[in-house]
Amino acid sequence: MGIKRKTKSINLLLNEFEKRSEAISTVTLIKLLSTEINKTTIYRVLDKLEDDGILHSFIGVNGIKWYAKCDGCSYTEHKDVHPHFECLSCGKVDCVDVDVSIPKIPNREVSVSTVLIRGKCEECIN
Amino acid sequence: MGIKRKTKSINLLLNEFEKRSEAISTVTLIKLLSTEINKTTIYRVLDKLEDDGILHSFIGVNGIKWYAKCDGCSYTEHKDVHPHFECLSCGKVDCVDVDVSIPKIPNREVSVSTVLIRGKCEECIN
DNA sequence: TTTTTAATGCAACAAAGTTGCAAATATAAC
DNA sequence: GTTATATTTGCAACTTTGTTGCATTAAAAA
Repeated sequence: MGIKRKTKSINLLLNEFEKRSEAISTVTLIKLLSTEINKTTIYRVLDKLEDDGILHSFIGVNGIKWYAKCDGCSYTEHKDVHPHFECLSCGKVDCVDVDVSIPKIPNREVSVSTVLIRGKCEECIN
Repeated sequence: MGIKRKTKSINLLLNEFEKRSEAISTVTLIKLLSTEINKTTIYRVLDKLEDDGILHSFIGVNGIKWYAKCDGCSYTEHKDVHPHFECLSCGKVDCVDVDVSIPKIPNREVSVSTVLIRGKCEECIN
């Protein structure tokens, strides 16, 4: 269990995820909140929120970390197995609720797989 | 067309990819070759080799860049659409030749997708 | 051999993320 | 409400990955 006390930093961060349904990158969160929270704290709180199954993270195309709200995860079980979609036009990233089945690979044991899809989102498609 | 002259740096780098079939991270290449090639040159050569369709790159779990030999790509057409497999035990990363079909997503236009699978490789499965 | 232009090395920089430690502040105990 | 305890925070300094500008070196063309 990561978080033990409800602090201002935690509330501010959670609030950002309440405001929108999309994923948010650490870089964006630091830009948004740097006047109110130190970046070290931002990294630490995000880490704990992920531990607690409140957020999940993934690496974007350019290697930076993104976080999004978990839906139905807990401290013991992470079931964020959905792909993420990164819009090449507006940069928006979100979770997509489709099933991508990873085929059996001979002589290998698969435990996790991450799928990052890129293209145009609803708003940018026209 | 990226590369225009055959130099020592290019040969040394290509040689590393000839030696093994696995993917190699930039970090590893810098460690391996830093006595012979400057890291700036390593980054620049890798970039050009990718442009020319000789290598392809992808981002690993921890956000660092990996390169692997392309099979059948050219300057004009990159067909490296296979997933990559990262072994959680030994850290080895390679290309896997399986087809992962990304389902149609309503109101979105998919252009590229990257699949990173993690688990245990052939050698580490026991 | 000379000329042209690509490729390299170096140093300095930039961005993302981490660490150690002292100070602050939630919560539990009284 | 106060005090004690332990978590959380901020700060500064650092690490790691990757980039930029520019002068120098070295392929390959003339």
